[in-house]
Amino acid sequence: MNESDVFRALADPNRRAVLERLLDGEKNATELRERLRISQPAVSQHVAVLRGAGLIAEKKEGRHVRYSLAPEGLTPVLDWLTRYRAFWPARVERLKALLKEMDQ
Amino acid sequence: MNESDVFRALADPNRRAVLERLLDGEKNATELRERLRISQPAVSQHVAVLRGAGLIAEKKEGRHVRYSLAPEGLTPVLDWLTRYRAFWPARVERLKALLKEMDQ
DNA sequence: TCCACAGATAAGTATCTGCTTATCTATAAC
DNA sequence: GTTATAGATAAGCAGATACTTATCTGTGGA
Repeated sequence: MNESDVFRALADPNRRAVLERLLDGEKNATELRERLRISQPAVSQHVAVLRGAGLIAEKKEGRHVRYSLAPEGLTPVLDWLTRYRAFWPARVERLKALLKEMDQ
Repeated sequence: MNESDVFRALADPNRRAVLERLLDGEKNATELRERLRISQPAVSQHVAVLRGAGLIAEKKEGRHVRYSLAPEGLTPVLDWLTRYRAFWPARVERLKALLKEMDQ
């Protein structure tokens, strides 16, 4: 749940790919594995790291487990980034537009 | 300059401490080392990683080197985060206030 | 010219990471 | 029950990481 855990979790491309897949909804471990060229245990281990970092949540349904993005998981990153707001690039304009869009 | 480099660079607490120190302006390597309990070469190596990730810039002045935060360095993180905006927490409200404040 | 100092590089080492195969646990289907 | 399947765990290994001490490079000042 701390900054180091979250940044370390995000540093691995396969783990970011797992999060990416969860963007369009809940998935079980087998579905998460689809595009990744790693073994089932490797996926399971990555999922454990992501869960440990608070980035994903899981819900057991019989012998399946549904994984989903944890809404508060990115909080440490956002908090950290906020401290560096003076060094955000021109992209801030885009961000503003984004937030306006979210209002509607 | 890619996501992996940046997240990996940010995953280390000593490297985040270096960035933290740069928040209040340019520093040379010796100044960066002050609060850290690691050797001079270790600092130098961390600085190299941060530079490689595009997070800091350096400016040689005689035999000193002034390090500073690179304004565009966080772009990959902001871009990545943007894709997950639907999973940002209530903190978005804070962010909006922040941006409004930056307008003034 | 010579020395001091800022910082980088080299080399070595202990620990951490990400992966594998093999195995275990638990639920579902028959 | 027995068997198939989803997922976790164990153990082992190769490569990456973070650190150390020792050394090198280059600039500034005496």
